[in-house]
Amino acid sequence: MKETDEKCNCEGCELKSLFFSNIEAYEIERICRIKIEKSFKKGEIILKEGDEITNFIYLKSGMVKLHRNLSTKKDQIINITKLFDFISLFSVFSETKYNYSVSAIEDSVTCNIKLSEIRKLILENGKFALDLIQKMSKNTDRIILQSLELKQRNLNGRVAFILLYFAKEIYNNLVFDLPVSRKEIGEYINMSTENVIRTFSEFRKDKIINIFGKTIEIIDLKNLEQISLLG
Amino acid sequence: MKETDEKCNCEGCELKSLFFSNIEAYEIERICRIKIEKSFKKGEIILKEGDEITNFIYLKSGMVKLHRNLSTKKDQIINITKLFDFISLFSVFSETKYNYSVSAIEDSVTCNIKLSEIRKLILENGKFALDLIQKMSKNTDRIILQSLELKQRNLNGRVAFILLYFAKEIYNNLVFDLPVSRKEIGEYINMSTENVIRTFSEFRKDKIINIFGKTIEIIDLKNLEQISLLG
DNA sequence: CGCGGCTTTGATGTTCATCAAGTAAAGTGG
DNA sequence: CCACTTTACTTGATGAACATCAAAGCCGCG
Repeated sequence: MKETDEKCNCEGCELKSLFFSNIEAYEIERICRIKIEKSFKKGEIILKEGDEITNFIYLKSGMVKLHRNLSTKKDQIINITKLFDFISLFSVFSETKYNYSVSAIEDSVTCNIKLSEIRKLILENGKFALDLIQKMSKNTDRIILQSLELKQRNLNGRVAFILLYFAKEIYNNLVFDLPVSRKEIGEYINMSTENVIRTFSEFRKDKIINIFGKTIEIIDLKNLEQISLLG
Repeated sequence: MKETDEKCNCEGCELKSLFFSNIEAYEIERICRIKIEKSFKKGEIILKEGDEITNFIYLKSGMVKLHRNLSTKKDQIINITKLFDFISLFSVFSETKYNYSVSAIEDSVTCNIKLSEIRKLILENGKFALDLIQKMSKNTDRIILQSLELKQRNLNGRVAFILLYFAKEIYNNLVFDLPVSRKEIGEYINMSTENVIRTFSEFRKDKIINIFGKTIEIIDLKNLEQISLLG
């Protein structure tokens, strides 16, 4: 992890319009001085279960996974998310310690602002508060709904669902590199690594997808969508 | 459903300290005039998937289930929750229509406030906004964590977990009446009705619980907790 | 270049859903 | 209040879905 703490550069930040659309210039100045940007290499842990919650964190670039430790061998992945989605999803305003970890699955940059400052902004700036509620709401919504969708599906359906999630929501492309291992996909959609691989292989035999290592190409989108719906 | 729209009685409402702790007296007056209380009999639908979201709703008394329709025969239960937990959990600030339904599983009373008024309060009253964020955060947290806990468990573990949830979180008692049918428990913890019953019977044979129809008595708490942990 | 983690396939066994069939309980209409 | 219907509950038997175990090839990395 590396801290990038140069001069104030929020004015040019691509997140400004999203996150700060309702903040006055002088407030941005203040935030800019106190915010800290941190860079993480692929694989690095951004925050760990049990860590004190002191900062409001959001993802400026890269991709991360939210996960929980189940045992020495097993992890449970809560969500895989990219650019513009907050990392500080839940817990932040209701707990004192994180009950999940966040790891970079691609080189990532986070912007960190002291929670006390965010609290101050909420207290002083109603538009900001409303904006924040909407954005956090949208994110927790997404996680809950995805979890509900996944758990009603069988193995084929779950694999199809998650491939479509990567293709449509994350990469906007029918060809993409899986950002995670087979094992991690299993931890995400709650099935064994072997069966993730087996299902991949079946889909390949059925000419639904092509597989080149981590690269996935969706050939028969209609079919995959059907499997996701019915499975 | 029956609307109770008498004189303003928010001053004496037991929710005041929870929900309105940071609202000035004159604001409570305003809310009181526009709020609508509704009563629902056990089994009645409070709101339905696809309904326009126009009100912020919270549960004044009773118990409800949040659920989604999967097919004509199958429902998926998202959460069973009681007094003081908001009904308007997610969606409210990020969607225009509900993507879940809420039904009363006991006679219930809700308090309904126009969303536009809640928005106004957020904009004008920072303390209220912060309070609201914390409360909503806590609720969505609980749902996500419970879902994660449930899905890592096998059948025995899931049944043990949910029995402990009812005993500890909902009723604060080792003896309680199940507020839902075996079928609904299955829809909640993602298993077939038959296996819910089978597991209940096993627990009874193993002298972990007693069953008298809907009434459950936890006899061997330690054992049940162990099953919930290991299962 | 060798070690450990990732990937792949096959074989085996367990867990669980589904089907079937019967009993009990709870509504419902005369 | 009683016959009737429906819904909830219960147990056993069967088979499908899935995890686990085993073994071997592969790749990246120190």
